[in-house]
Amino acid sequence: MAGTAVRKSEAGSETPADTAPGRRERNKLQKRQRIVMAARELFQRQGFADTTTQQIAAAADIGTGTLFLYAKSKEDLLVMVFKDEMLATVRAIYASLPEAATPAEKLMSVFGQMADYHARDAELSRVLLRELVTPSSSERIGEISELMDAIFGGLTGIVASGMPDEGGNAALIARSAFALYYFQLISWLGGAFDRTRCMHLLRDQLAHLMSREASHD
Amino acid sequence: MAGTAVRKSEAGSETPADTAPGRRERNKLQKRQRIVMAARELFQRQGFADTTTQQIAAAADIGTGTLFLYAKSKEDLLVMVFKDEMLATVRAIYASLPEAATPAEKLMSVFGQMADYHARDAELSRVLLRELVTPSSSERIGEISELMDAIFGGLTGIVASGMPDEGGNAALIARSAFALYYFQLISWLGGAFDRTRCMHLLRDQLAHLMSREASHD
DNA sequence: CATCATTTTTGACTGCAGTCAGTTTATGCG
DNA sequence: CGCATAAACTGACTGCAGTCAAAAATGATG
Repeated sequence: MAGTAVRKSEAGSETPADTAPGRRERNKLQKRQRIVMAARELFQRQGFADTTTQQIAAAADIGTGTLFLYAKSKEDLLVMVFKDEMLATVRAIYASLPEAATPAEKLMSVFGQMADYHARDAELSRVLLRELVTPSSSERIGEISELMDAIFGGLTGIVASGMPDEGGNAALIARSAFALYYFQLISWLGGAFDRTRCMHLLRDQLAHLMSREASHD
Repeated sequence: MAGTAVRKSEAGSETPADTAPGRRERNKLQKRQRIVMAARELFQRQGFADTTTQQIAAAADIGTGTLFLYAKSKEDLLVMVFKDEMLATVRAIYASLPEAATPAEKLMSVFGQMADYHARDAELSRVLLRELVTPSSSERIGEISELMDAIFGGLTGIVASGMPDEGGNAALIARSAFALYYFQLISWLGGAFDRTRCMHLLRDQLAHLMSREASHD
């Protein structure tokens, strides 16, 4: 085991100052950071299935028991690792949308970029998707909701921009649009169809969904 | 795989009894039946998590190794158990639809009854849903496709009945309708909202999806 | 500093899904 | 039959996620 030793190395010349947020809490944050970094590194390099929790614990320089104080399960670790990144990605996608475009085009742009993100690592995305579908730890439901809210918020804005007068059901349509995307994502990652096929289906479905609003004006 | 089937010649004059499908094959079927029955019994009585593969093997009166010759994984067993039942349920639902009803009403009837089915055992449905989303064994993809095709076929018929002239995108709309149902099912089983809320959302989404066809007449 | 209380860490341990080398059973053929 | 070969079966075994009783670290008090 390479994990032994070097535990209390930074004990020398301990700076007793700046304990404002409480030393305990700070250490906890550092440890969480270390865990997340170690998990990300290993998951990306070896894949989810081929990474053991022992490896992650060793890389984070903690015992296996400690690891499970910070994450409820191995899947939980994956959510910890990618939730923030996905949130940032989603926000970046929304921030860089083309101004002059129909709502349907904007939606396709958003979903296309999200698919790009998932295409980077299909295995991790598949496991992540499984967790989003049926969260194993109830504590993750909150985090997942946060992500969903961010996505829905952006989508609702896009949908509403195409129907200036009656924005009452913009949220409903946005939810529908996301449901259609989600189902195609599942079809693709689950192996039913390839990515191109799914994106084409999605485009057609969105066109139909939005057509009533478009022909409204 | 079963590709080596029916190599036994019925011209042989050995066993006097009916050896039409081959004794080996028959035994195999019996064994598969026993496994499925044992698994169903235990899953329903104890739940998925609290049932061990050892218990299932013992109940089916076979060794643990044999069990995994018939199912690739514990989740696989669940699909084996419930696929046929779900297929039959879906067909029964389609067979008993009210004649005089709008397509939207028919859709809600179908999805409502499907939800009833899942409501019977939420834990098993959740695991099953996870397998439908990302099948762990690629061999199940075919079985799942069969189920999906049955569902899509019925939905397409319902949708097409509401738009007599242009049935070209009935399949597309049916797929959209199912995607909306699927997403609400996930929201419900995943713990985001309760069942009533999800079914209401679904009704509104379907109303919007079908409204263009309805106002067509 | 000594003592105690509380929080945090730990790694040996448990239980289970899934495997595999070895065994048994079925089938083909002279 | 008897032998050979292939298929089916088996349960002891492996590896890993997750647990828990004990230990270490931290902090508080006099």
